[in-house]
Amino acid sequence: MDRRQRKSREAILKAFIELLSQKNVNQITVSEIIERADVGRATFYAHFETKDFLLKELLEELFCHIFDVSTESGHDHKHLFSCDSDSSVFQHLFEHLQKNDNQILALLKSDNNELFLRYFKEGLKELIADQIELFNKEKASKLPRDFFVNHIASVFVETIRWWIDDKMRLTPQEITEYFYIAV
Amino acid sequence: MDRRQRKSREAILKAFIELLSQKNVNQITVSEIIERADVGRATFYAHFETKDFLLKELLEELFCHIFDVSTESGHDHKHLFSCDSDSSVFQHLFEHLQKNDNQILALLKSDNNELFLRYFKEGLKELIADQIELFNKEKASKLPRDFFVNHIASVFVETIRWWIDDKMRLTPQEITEYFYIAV
DNA sequence: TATGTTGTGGAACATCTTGTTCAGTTATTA
DNA sequence: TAATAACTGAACAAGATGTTCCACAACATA
Repeated sequence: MDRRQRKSREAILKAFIELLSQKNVNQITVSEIIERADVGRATFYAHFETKDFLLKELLEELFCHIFDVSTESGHDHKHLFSCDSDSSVFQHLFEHLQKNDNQILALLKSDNNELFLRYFKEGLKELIADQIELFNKEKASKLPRDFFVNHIASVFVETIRWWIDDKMRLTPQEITEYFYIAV
Repeated sequence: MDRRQRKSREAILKAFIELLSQKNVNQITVSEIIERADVGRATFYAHFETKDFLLKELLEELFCHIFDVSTESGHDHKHLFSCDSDSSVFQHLFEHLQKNDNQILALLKSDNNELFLRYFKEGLKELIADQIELFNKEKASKLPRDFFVNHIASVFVETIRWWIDDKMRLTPQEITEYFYIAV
């Protein structure tokens, strides 16, 4: 990809992320985005058909990155989900969030958190579906697989929400424990 | 309230509900609403400051009604939440939803379901907070009250979501059982 | 270095949406 | 019947959207 293209694209995405962490997505105008990104109007529309497409691509890029990290080397897939392991994916994700090395924490704290949590949940479901046998077997046997996967993903996402609403006072380890008790 | 005022207000709310069940809230214009409601533009703005206020009032009206119904006469408050009772509030709510005697089902099936589920959850939390001792005591003892209330409300709301996504194939009784197993 | 291609910036534009205003009409109330 | 309140319809300014055009800068290739 042309360097100019890459620069414009990233400037737009960056500006959009900043705006998303400040105000509701509906109140963000294209004019604001291009002003902050310091990019021409025509350039914006050369990259993104509409604001909705911009959002969609942002979500994909952001969560693609997260899920890559959560399953990255050093952690063995099978290992990741074991509930008593110090390094379950879930704790890993809480830690990742706390460090805020991606910009996602700001977005989850914003008015738009719904948007990101929803998307995040969908990604999670895929991860969980492969590893479901590592969770509470009694529950699993009484519930449709589909329901149970949805349940686990929901509880995780809602735990994140609660954690953030509570100003992230708990450590990743503590909140992970709560998650495993609740789920 | 003047009959004319009441008629206009209800025509607007009705039109808005219909549109909400068809398309995303962001794509609904005031012009569409007033056309469908058959009401003048000035009338709309005499009733609602902006579209956002309209949405807010709609949510309040809708859920106020639901929570009234869910705690209505014939059901004793203490009784409502007992998990093995045939008439727990939760089953009651599932039944209510299935009958669709309020328009809420269409809204929960629409693109805007997030909106309504979120609002619903907040209302639920207040209900649950008073009755928390009726749930799994072991979990309750290990978790902050606040976390546990949020957890129950979340699981209920996400169970509704799953049920609806699954075309409501299960009976209210069955889905209520799943809910109690999961929570 | 010269050449053709591609992306960018900026302005101008038509179109749509919003929220306000106003004058004329209809319904309610006393 | 008279006064009051709400409604209609149209017109309006302000702002947002998405497109088009052109001059210019950055890139790739020879």
